[in-house]
Amino acid sequence: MDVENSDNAENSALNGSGSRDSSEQLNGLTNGYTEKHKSHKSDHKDKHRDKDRDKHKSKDHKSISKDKDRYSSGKDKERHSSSHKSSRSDKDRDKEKDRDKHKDKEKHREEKKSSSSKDKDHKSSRDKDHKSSSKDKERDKDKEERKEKDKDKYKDKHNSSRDKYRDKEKDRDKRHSSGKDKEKKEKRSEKENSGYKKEKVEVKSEVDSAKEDSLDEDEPKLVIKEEFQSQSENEQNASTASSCDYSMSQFKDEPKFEENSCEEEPEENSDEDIPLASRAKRKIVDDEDDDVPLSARKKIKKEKKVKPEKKSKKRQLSDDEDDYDEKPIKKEKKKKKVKEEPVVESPKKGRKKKEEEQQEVWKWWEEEKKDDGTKWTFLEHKGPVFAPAYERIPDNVKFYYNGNHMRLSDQAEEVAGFYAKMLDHDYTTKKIFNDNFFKDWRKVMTDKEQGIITDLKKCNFKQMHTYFMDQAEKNRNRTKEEKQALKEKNEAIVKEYGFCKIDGHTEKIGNFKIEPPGLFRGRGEHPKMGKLKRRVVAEDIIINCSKDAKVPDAPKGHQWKEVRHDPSVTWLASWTENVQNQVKYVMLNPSSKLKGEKDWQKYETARRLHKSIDKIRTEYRDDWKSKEMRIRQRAVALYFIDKLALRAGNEKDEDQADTVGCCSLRVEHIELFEEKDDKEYVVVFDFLGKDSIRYYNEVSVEKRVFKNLQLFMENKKGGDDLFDRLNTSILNKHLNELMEGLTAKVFRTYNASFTLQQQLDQLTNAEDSISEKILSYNRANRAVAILCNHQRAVPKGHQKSMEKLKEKIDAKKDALKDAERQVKDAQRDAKHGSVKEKTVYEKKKKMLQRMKEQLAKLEIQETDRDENKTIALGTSKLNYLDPRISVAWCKKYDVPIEKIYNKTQRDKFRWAIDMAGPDYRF
DNA sequence: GTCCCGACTTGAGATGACCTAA
DNA sequence: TTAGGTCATCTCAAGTCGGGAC
Repeated sequence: MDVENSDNAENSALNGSGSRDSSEQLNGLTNGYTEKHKSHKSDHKDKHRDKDRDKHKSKDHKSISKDKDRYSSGKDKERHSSSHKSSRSDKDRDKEKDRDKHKDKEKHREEKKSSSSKDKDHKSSRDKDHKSSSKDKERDKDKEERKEKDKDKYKDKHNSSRDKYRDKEKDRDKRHSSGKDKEKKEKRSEKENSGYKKEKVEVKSEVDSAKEDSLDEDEPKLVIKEEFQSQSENEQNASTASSCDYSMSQFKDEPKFEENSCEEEPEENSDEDIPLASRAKRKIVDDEDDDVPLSARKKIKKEKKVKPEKKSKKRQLSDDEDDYDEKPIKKEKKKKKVKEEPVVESPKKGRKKKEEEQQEVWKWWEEEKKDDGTKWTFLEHKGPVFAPAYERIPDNVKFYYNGNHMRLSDQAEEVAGFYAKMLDHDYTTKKIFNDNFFKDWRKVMTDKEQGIITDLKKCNFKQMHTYFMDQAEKNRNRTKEEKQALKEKNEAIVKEYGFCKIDGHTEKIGNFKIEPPGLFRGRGEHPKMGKLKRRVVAEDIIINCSKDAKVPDAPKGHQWKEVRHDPSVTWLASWTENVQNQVKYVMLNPSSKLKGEKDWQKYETARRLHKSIDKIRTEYRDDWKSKEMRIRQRAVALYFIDKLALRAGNEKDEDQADTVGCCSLRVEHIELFEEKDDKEYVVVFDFLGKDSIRYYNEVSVEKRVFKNLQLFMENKKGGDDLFDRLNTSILNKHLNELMEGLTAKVFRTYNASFTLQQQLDQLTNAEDSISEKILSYNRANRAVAILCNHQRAVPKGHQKSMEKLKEKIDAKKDALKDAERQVKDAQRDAKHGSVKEKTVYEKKKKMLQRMKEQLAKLEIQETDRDENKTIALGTSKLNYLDPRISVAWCKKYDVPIEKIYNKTQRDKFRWAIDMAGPDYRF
């Protein structure tokens, strides 16, 4: 089977299920591709956003689309047998991509050059954008151009992978519709088939000139009025664009979209259906000014906020179990790599095993739960461990300023050391990082040093850097004895500080070590990257323990900031870090009762959602036709959260990286295409999500969603909120009304776990070998990781290791051919030969069989590794997948649990391993 | 209703222990 | 025995969400 066919087979496997299932979910995601992104948010956000996009393409654009094509494999066996061939084709594709990448880089460099001068002049934030329409236009134009270029590049690279999902997407969307809609859709499709083009023209005109909406007959007529003047409008009379109030008219017999109607239509609940922002503004600015988008409110909030220097407190088993736990952690690494041979136990392993056995197992899940809000009754611990005091570097390691040696003061040297250590890191090439570092570094300098060191460019940290690298190298090359001594020392620390006593049990603490001082490594284009994270001392620490516990001793000569006895929280110690003013906590290990219980509860909530999901989906689909704009927005946002597993998207402060989630999407983050690559009603998402990881996806949505989006975008600028009448708290409040405990986050958990269940059902073949089953599991896991957009950078040396593996496979194939010849000869000899010759024949046959198995394993390994190169499986495995699904799967298909979960993971999911049987269903 | 903040979960990257092949 | 590679573990940034003050 060639690659193409294989992919098709996989696709069809995905589409094989019934109503709206995980396959649909997956298809929605895999339709496009997402891309890792290290963004820039600098002076001019918009420009940088564009630049970043370029950057992605050139720097990080990986073969994730290929992975997406593959992850959903229906029949792995076929793939295994053809993996060799496939990987060749893949390599070719990779080569092509590399060539493209190179071109992109060149292009990007040019673009960057031309835009850099402009960037300097643009210190404006989003708020400023509203004020300057001309700048806006200029920027938008600029952006559009670049966007177009970007798109083309993406298109070139990823069309093939997207194409494969195009059909599936259509199918899914059809299936996504509830029965009623389906019928209508079918009827409509008949019409559409006859006059598709015409229909599309009509759609456009509906929006532009308030013509009749031919969508559905039962849809209320929507009148969009300019009921209010948006803030931007108020601020810029020059601009012709105006934000509108999209209040709804009464239902009429014929559904209609009326836009920009001049007619003022009094609404009974007009206040309900006003952008949230406007309500705030009305109160604060002008009682008469009725409707302002949320963004306006945000602006007011920001203006109101007097931010002293920095003050962005941001939001801010069964019986098998014991057997499973017998395998020491490290030994599993290799086992995970599809290794089936029994592992011979080393003495070290034996020791570890003993240790594991000694570990207390608290079966808290068999106890009755407390519901009084208290997390514990008794809590005792030894307090956190502080970072070691600073030790000066040797005198022969010199720092130079402007070519002259300078002996720095202790503090200045320590901070200089933080920078020197990072000299070969990307961070030090970033202006914001350097500026922040230099500013904070100067703060710790003596007056004299401040007088001399005035320019970072004149600082020479090279000797310091070399010194630190040498130290690191030395540490790596420690002798066995040194390593052992260090290990014992660390173990002693863990023994003393790494455990706490809680309600009669000893539990592991997660992070008992206080974060050492250093330079803040904000991700993406964090405006505070490079700032000094100062050393935390006892005087910063709040200790939490029970009243009847022994209060931990503060380090000699120090005292705790506070000792608290608060059983309503789970933390043992906390402090406020100085860079973002966020509270940091010392908490328990994931294997603890407190964490496990929460985890269990999380999956139970997701399972409850499974029971209500049909109702919820029907409801939000109905809400797409609501006469209230706020409800429509809520419904469309919920659809995205459900279908695409988007995060909720809280608002963020200006002093954080500019990333968004569903509710905080801006108009500039989506593009609408009535038709794109043979798909109808395509929404292209392109934004930076959590950790500044890029989310790019081309999704075909239902027509009504598409129409609503057009409506939401009407008369808005790129920087305006797409859902201007929605925020996470409104959404979650609504969700909680639909189901107790339901929040946006639950959809991610639900869809991830449901997808895993579905994929495992589809991909697992009871007859497969363990290796093949594990590959199937990884593929199911991978499907979820793609759904959740969990990406990683391609591991260093991935290509090299793939090449090596390839060589191994080739060598094995040659050996196999040779062995086959030998078997043939031996067979011929055995036919008329003696017993001895027959034995030889049997031996050779066995050897051949073994070699075939080895080859298969290698090929599976190759496939698995390559498919995984840009996808991080860990996050979904640890946070989104109900572990009971995996446990049940292992039990059902006789796969040892340690092939799926390593020791740490088994500890974390002990409750699941204990309680789930082979028949557990999510 | 808004804003702010505390408490917690989620997430990618860095580090280093350990395994395997040479 | 060692170099190289893999993966578990650690680290800490960055999210979500609920609740309280105003």
